[in-house]
Amino acid sequence: MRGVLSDPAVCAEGRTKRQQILDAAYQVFSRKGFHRATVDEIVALADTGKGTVYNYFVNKERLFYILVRERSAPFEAALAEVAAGPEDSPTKLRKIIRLFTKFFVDNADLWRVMIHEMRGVGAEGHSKLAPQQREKYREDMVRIVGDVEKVIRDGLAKGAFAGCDPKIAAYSLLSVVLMMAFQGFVGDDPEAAAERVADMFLHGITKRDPG
Amino acid sequence: MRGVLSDPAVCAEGRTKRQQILDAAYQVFSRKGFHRATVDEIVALADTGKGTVYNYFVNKERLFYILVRERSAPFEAALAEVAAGPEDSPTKLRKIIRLFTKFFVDNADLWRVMIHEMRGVGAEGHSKLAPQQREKYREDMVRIVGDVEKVIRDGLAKGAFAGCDPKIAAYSLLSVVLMMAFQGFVGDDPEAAAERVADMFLHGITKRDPG
Amino acid sequence: MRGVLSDPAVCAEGRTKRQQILDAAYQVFSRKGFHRATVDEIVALADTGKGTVYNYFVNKERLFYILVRERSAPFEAALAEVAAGPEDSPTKLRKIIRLFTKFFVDNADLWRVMIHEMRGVGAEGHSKLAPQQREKYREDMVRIVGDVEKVIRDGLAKGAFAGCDPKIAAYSLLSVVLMMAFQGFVGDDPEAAAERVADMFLHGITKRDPG
Amino acid sequence: MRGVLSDPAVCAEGRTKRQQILDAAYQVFSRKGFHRATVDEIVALADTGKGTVYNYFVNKERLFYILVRERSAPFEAALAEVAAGPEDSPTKLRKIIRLFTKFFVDNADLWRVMIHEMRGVGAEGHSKLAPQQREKYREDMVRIVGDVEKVIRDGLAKGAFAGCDPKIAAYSLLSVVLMMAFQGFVGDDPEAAAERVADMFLHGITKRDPG
DNA sequence: CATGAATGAGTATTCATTCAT
DNA sequence: GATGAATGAATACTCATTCAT
Repeated sequence: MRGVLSDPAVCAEGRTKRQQILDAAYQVFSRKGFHRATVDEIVALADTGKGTVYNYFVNKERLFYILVRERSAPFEAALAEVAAGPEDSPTKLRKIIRLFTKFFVDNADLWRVMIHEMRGVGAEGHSKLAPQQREKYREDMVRIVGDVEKVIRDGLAKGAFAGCDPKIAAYSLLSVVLMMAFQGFVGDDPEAAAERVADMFLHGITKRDPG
Repeated sequence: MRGVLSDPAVCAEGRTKRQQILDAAYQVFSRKGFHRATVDEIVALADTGKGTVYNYFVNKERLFYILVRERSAPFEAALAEVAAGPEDSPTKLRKIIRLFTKFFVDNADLWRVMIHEMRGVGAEGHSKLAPQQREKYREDMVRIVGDVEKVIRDGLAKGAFAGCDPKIAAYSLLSVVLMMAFQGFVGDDPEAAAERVADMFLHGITKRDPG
Repeated sequence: MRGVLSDPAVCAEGRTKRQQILDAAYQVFSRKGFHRATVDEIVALADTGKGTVYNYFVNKERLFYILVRERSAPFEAALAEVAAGPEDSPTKLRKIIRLFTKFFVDNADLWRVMIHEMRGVGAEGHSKLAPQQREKYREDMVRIVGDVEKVIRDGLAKGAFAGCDPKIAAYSLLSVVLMMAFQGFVGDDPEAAAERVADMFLHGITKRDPG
Repeated sequence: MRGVLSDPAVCAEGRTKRQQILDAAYQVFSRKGFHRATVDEIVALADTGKGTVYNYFVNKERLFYILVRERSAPFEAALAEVAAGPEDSPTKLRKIIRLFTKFFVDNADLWRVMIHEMRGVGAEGHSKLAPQQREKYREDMVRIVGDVEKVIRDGLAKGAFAGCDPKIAAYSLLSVVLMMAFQGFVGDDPEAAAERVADMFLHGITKRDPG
C-alpha cells in the first residue's frame, strides 16, 4: 500500500476532495449563512462535482455540522486544557479570553450562523435542522461554556471572584467576545483586544479609587 | 384626521388589516426566522388574503423591516430620553440596562433574526437584503448603540467610568442583555436580571476589598 | 355569487385548471408509468405552471392516486350496482365482464401502472409510495375484486357455478380482462371481446358434447 | 474449454463474479423493481465493486435483460419440450400450466417487473428501454406464448378444444398463472394450484350436468 | 480484471410575487 | 382595497456511468 501522500482522493495540491469541500463550505456558509448558501456555490468553489459532496456528507446540514465541529475541535481542546490547568482563576480567565478572541477572529461568522441555526442554544426554533442535530450543537456549546463556567465557579469558591452567577458570566463572556470579533473590534491585535475585554470583565467600567 | 373608527380597513376588532399583518408577522418571524417564515403562514395567522400583504408592504423584506422598526420605536424613544436626561452616568446606565432588558424580553427573537439578517451590523453579508436596506438597519442600530455610547463617554469624561472604550462597552452591553434574554436567563423578574447585569458591568466579577 | 360557469379557475375551454392537470397526468402516467413521468411533462401538457400542480395536489404520488380514483369511481359505482342487482349470477358476471372490458379499454395503462406501484396488491414492495398510500390502493382494489367475488360466491351457493375458489376466480377474471385490454385484443368491439372472455370463463376451452 | 475451477474470476465459493452479480441483481430487481433498484445495492449484495458490474454488463438495462433471459432459459426449454411432445393437447396444457406455476413461484416478481418495463409486450411504452431492447423482450415473450398457442391451436384442430382464440387463450393462461403467483395464491402446493387453474381453464366455472 | 472515487444530468418540491376579479 | 389562483425561478438531492489506479 502506498503512503498517505498518494492516497486516493489526494489532489495535486495535496488537499483531499473532502478538505476542498470543507474549505469551500467554510467560505460560503460564513459569507451567506446556512439557508442562502447553496450546494452549487460550494461545489463551484471546491472545484468538484455535486455528487462528490454527497459522497462525503449525507446532506447540507451534516456538512455544516461537521465543518463547525472540525473547525472548533482544536480550540475546544486548548480551552479544556487551560480550564483544567494549574493557574489561578483570573489568569485562566485571561488565557481563555485570549483563546476565544483568537478563535473568533477566524470563525465568528461561522459561529454566528451556527448559533442562529440552533436558535438560542436549545430553545425550539427556526432552523430546519433536525431536533437531534440541534441537540448535538447544544451539547458542543454546553461543553464549551461549561469549561468557562467551571473556571469562574472555582474563582468564586477560592474568593478570587464575587457577585456573579457563573453560568451567566460564562455566557456573557462568550457573547462579548463573539460580538467583538463580529463587529471587527478585534482588529490587528487580538492580544490587546483580549486584554481590553478581560479588564472590563474582571473589573467593570467603574472607576476605582487609586488609593 | 378622521377618527379611528372611520379609518379605512379598520375591522370590527378595531385593528386595521395592516396591524393584523404586522402582529402575525411578529409571531411568525420571531418563531421561524426570516427565511423559514412564509408569507402563507403570516397570512393565515393574520386572517387575511395574500394579496393584502402586498398592498401594504412592498415585499417580505420590507414587511420585516417595518415590523422591527415599529416594534423598536417606543423603546428607542425611551432610550433617547434617558440618555438625554439629567441623571449621573451610572444611574443612566442602570436605567438603560433595565430598558434593554424589558425590551428584549419581548423582542429578543425578532432582534436576533434582524441582526442575523444584517449580518454584523454593516459588514457585507449573507442575507438577501438589498444593501440599501441593510444600511437602514445599520443606521437604526448605530443610533441605539450611539445613545448608550454617549452615556458611557459622558461617564468617562466626568470620571465616573474608566478604562474602557465607550463604543466597545456599549456593544458589549447590548450583546450581553440580548444573550440574557435569548438564553432565558431573564426569567420572571427583569428588574433583578437587569441589576445583575448592571453590577457585573459596572464592577466586574473581581472580588473587591470590603475595606 | 356567480354560477359554476364563471367560477374562478374555469378556463375559456370550460375545464378547470385542476381538470387540465388531471387530464395531462392521465396521459403522461399512462404513457410513461409513475417513475418516468415527470411533473415537468405533465405541466407542459396541462399548459399551466409547475406551482399550480402543487396547489391542487400535495405531491406527485397523491396526484396519481387521485387520478386513479376519479377515473375509477364511475366504473366502481356501476360495478357495485350490477353486483347488487337482481339478475342471476351468470348474467351478472357477463355484465361485469362487459363493464371491466369497457373500463379497461380506456384505463388499462393507468391501472397497470397503479398495480405495479402497489406491487402485488398489498405485499411489501418496490414503489416509493408511502405504505399508508399503498394501503388505500389495496382497499380500493379489494373492494372492486370483492364485488366480483361476491357474485361468484352467490353463483356457487345457488348452484350456477361449481369447482372454483371465488376469490381466485375473481382475480383471474380481472387479470384476463386487463391483459386483453393491455395486449390490444379488445379491438374495436368491446362487447364482442367481453363475450369471448365470458364464454371462456364460464365454459372453459374444452369442447363439450353437443348431445 | 477449461474446467470450472480454472475459469477466470471464479471465487472460492465457486461462483464467478458474474454470477454473484446476477444473483444479487435478481434479489434487488425482484424486491425493488427496475427503477428503484440501485446499482449500489446490487453491488453491496454481490460483494463486489461498482466497476465490476460494468465489466460484465454494458449497463443496468442489459443486466436486467440478461438476468431475465438466463432465469427463463431452463423454463423455456422445458416448455418447448412439452409443446413439441407426443401427448394429447389437454395433457400438454396441464403440464404447461404446472411448468408455468412452478416457474412463477420463483420468478413472478422478476417477470412482473419485466412486463411493466416492456409495457404491454411491444406497445410503445413507458420504460427508458431502447426500442431495440424492448423488441428482444417481445420476441422472448412471443416465443413463450407461441408455444402455448401452438398447443391450443393443435387441440382446436384435433377437436379437443373449442370456441376460443388460441392467442387470447394463451395470453389468458399466462396472465392468470402470473396473477396467482403474484397474489400468493399458489401457496405451498404448486401442483394443486396448477390443477385448480387447469380445471378452471379447461372447463370454466359453470356447473356441468352430472349426467 | 477489480475497484470505488468522481461526476453531473435529471427531478420533485417550495414559496415570494403578481394580477385579474 | 381585498383576495387567492396562478406562476416559475430556485435548490437539495439521487444515481447510473466513467476511468484512473
